[in-house]
Amino acid sequence: MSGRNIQRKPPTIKDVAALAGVSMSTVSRVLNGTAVVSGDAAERVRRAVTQLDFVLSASARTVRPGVRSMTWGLLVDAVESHYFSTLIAELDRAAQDHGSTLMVSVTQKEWVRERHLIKEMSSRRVDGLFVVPANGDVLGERSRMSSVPIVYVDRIPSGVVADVVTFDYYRAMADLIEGLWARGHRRIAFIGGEVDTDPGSRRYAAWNDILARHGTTADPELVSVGHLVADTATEAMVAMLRSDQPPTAVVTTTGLLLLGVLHGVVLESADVEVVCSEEIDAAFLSPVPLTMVAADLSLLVSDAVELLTARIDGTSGTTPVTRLLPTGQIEVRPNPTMGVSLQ
Amino acid sequence: MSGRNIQRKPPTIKDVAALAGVSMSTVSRVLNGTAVVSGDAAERVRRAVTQLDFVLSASARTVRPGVRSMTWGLLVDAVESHYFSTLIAELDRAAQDHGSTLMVSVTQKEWVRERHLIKEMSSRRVDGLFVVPANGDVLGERSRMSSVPIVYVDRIPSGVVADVVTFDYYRAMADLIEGLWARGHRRIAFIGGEVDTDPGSRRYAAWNDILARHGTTADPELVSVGHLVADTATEAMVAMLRSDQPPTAVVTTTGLLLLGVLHGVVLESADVEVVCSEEIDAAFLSPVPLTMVAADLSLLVSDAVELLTARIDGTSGTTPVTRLLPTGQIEVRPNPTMGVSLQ
DNA sequence: ATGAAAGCGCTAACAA
DNA sequence: TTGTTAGCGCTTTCAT
Repeated sequence: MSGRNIQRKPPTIKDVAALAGVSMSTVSRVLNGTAVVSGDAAERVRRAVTQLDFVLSASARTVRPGVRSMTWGLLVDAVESHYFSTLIAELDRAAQDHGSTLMVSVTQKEWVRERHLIKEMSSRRVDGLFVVPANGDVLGERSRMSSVPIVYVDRIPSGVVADVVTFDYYRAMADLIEGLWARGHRRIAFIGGEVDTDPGSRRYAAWNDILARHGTTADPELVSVGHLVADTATEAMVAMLRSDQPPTAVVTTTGLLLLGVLHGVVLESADVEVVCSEEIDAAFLSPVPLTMVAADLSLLVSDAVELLTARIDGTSGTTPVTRLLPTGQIEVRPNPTMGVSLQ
Repeated sequence: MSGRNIQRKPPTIKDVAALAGVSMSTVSRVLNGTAVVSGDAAERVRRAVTQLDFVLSASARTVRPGVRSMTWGLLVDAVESHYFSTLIAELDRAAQDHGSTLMVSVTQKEWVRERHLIKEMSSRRVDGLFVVPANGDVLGERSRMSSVPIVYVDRIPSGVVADVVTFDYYRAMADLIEGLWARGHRRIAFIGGEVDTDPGSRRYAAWNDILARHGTTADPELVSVGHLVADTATEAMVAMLRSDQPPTAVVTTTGLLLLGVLHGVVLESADVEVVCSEEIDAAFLSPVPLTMVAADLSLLVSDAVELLTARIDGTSGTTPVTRLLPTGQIEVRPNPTMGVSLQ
C-alpha cells in the first residue's frame, strides 16, 4: 500500500551472489538450471532472489549471438479489426504454451515501418518474427533481411520467397460468389479495398474469374474498389442502391467495409443480400441476409508457430513453404419478425 | 527475389569498423551522433553499414543501466475489443511521434502474467510501461515492483498508489442513467460484468447512487452482473424480456455485453432503450434507441504519455497523480423505416 | 559442486 | 578527430 515508486537501479547477479554468499556463476546456474547445484546453495540463492526481487537482465543475457531469448515478435499492419485482435490473442496464447513471450508492434501498413521494426525486434534478439507484411517493398529489400527467422502471416509478401501461412481467400471468395449465383442473383455488386495487393488481389481475381466462368462480366457501375475506410464504402453502396438498376447482392471484402456497406443498406432500407470475405461479431444485427467467410485463426496460428519454431530450431529445409488454409462459411439470416425483410 | 533466408549471424560493430577502416568507437559515434566525426570517416561508415545491413544491437546497447532504449511497453489485459485496439493504435502513434517504439504484450487479465510481463519488459530495458492493470494483486506486490516507471491506464489498480489515467466512468454512467430517467423510464435493467473491481465497481456504484437519488432501488430481477462473455448477457436479457414485468430500458457496461444484450433484444424483437458505457462501431445497426459513452482515447493517451515521460525524465514530483478524464455521449436512433420501432 | 576469468556487442572515459 | 581500454550483466569454459 505504500506507493513509493523510487527508481532504484535494478539489482544485478552480483548483488544476489553477495547476499547468498556464492559466486555469480552459481547464481546463474541456479537461475538457468544449467548445472547441478547443491541444495543448500540453491536454496540461499532462491531466497536472495526473492528478497531482492531480482530478474535476470534479458538485455545482458542476449548480448552474445546464438542464445535464445524465448521471445517472439509479431508485426501487424493495423490493429483495429476483429481479425487482428483475435490473431494477437491466439498467438499470445501459443507463445505462452511454448514458454515464450510475444511482443507486438504495429507497422501502420507502411513498408518503411515494417523494415524498421524488423530491425528493431531483431536487435532486441527476438528468436523469431511473425509478420503481416505491409505493401511497398518495391526494391525487394525484404529478401536481404535475413538476420532473424520470419514467417509471414495472412498476406503473401512481395519481393521475397519465404514461409507464408494464409487462408485460401481466392477459393473463399469464389465460393461466396458461386453461392449468390446459385441463389439466382445476377446483378451483383463488388465493393472492396485494394485490389493490386494481396490478399485483395486474390479476392478480386476470384470475382472476375467466377463471373467469367458464368459467361458474363461485371457491370462497371457495380464495381467500386480502393476503399480504405467504412464511410466511402457506405457512399458507394448508397449510390448503387439509388441507381436505375440497383444490385440484388453485394460482395464485400473486409469487416470494415462490410460495416460500411451495411450502413448504406440501412440508410436506404434496401433489400440486398450481402456476402463478405471477413467476419464481424455484430453480424446478428444485419437487417439483410449475410454470408461471411469464417477463418479459423487458431489453425493459422498453429501452422505459423510450427513453421517458425522449425526455422528457429533449424529443423526445416531450406525451401520456404506457402500454406493456404481452408475456410468455412457463416450464414446469418435476419430475424423474420423484424427488419426490412418483412416489408 | 532470391529468397534464401540463411541464418547468418548478424554483423557487429567490429565488422563495420573493419570494413570502413576505422575504430569501433568511430562507428559508434557516427551511429549515435555522440561526437563530431570527419565527413570522410562518417561517409565510409555509413557505406559499410548499408552494405552489411548493420543494426546496433539493442541488447548490447542497453546492458548498462541508465541508458535509454527508446522503447515503451504496453500491457493490456485483453485485446478483443474496439477499445483496446484503438488504445494500441493511438499509443503506437504517440510513441512514434516521440521517437520511441511501442511493444505490446497481453496479460490475459491475470495478475501473475502482469507481474511476469512487467519483469520481462523491465529486463528488456524498456524506458517505461503503460499498464492496464489486471485484478488479483491481493498481496500488494505491485507496490514493490519499482524497477521501471509505470503509468496505469483505464483502470485504477489495487494495492498501489501510482500514476493513473482513466475516464470518469462513474459520471459517465450516472449521466446515462439520469438520461433514461428523464426520458420517463422507471423499469430499468442493469446487465454488467465484474462489479467489485475497477472500473465495473465505479459503474455499479453510479447505478445504485442514481437510483437512490430518485428515492428508489433496483428490482433484483432486473440486475444481472458478473458476465464475462456476450452469450450469458444475451440469456439474461432474454429472460428479463420474457418476464411479467419486462424492463423498458437496459443499462450495459462494456461493448462486448452490449452486443450480447442487443442480440437478446433482436431475438425477442423487443422494444427497449439501451445505454452502454462503451462504444461499438456497429451501433448504427441497432434496432432500438442506443446511447453510448464516447471516450476519447487520444486524450487518454496524450495524458498517459505526458505522465510517463515525466517519470522517465524524473521531472515529475514524487506524488503519484490520478486523472479522471471527461467523456461524451453518442446517440443512435434507428432508421424509422426499418426495425421493430415501426411495429 | 564451485569459483575465477574470458568474452558477448557496445559505450564512454581517457589519451593521443 | 581518432583509437585504446575498461566495464555494463551475464554465460561459459576451464580449473579446482
